[in-house]
Amino acid sequence: MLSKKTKYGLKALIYIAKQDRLKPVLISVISEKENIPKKFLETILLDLKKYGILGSKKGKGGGYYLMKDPKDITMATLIRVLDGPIAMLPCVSLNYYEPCDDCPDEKVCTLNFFMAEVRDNTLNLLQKKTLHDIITM
Amino acid sequence: MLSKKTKYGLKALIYIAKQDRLKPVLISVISEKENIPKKFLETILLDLKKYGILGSKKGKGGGYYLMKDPKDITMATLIRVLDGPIAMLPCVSLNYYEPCDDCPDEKVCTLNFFMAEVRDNTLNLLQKKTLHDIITM
DNA sequence: CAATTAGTCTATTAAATCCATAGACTAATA
DNA sequence: TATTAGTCTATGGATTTAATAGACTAATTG
Repeated sequence: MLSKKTKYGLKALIYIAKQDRLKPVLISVISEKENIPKKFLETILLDLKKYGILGSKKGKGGGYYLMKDPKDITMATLIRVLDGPIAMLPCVSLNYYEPCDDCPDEKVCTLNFFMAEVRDNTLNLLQKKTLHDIITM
Repeated sequence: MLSKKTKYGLKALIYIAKQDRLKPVLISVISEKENIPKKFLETILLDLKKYGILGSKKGKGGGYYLMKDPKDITMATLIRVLDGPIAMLPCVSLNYYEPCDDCPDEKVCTLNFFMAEVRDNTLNLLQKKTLHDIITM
């Protein structure tokens, strides 16, 4: 399951993507419209900024805006940034790989192979879908 | 990501499925061969028994055994029993549905629709794969 | 029937993660 | 220079995860 942080982050991004791209969107507006605790949302958007998904402007007329065209932002990227690995096990994660301490040899592990298949299956969908696809669904 | 409980449980089931179906397998043997903390494994196997996946026999010659043919045990069932929902959000879970408190109307929620698609995509694979498929991979 | 074997049940705990909030600070605009 | 709005640090509560301990019960075998 995705964390609330991830769900909130995705909903915020979808909200921002639906607005006029030139006008920054206020944290407080997103918070209200999407029912997301404001302080929590602040840290999430900050995180998305750190990873180059969002940009921000301070002061009056400020807020958050997308750094790229929604067509160039895939769901795979967003879930990775917000939630972490897409794979079901660390030992088959492409971006967050970690060996299992209970598994002496990955090449002999039957779970390993199957979980890689699950990962590819999910990734195939998540990499195809962009923010733009979501807001026009 | 799957919990360790789930990973341990799956590995244990795979181990049991690889053995002679008529001979119960000892907790201690699985624990040793698969490097799973014995006490932790006990509770996991008990859980799998509660859900009718495993059966057990006490005393000498006892242990755990599969209640069904490995061909009739799908990965979807196992992950649900061990880990819980397969869906990424509670509001699109088929077996563990729960409404989101931040979402006033599911029919208007863009995330909802997309997440249902992800769920179907994953489920499609997990329901096709059986324990038998895994051990013969 | 008694000894041994092996699963069962109840409880507890340490650590990690998640969710959320508070408050002081900084930058931009009018 | 006042106001607006994002930034940074930090802290706390709740929940979940992973693991362990120990007493108990059931089945088998000699």
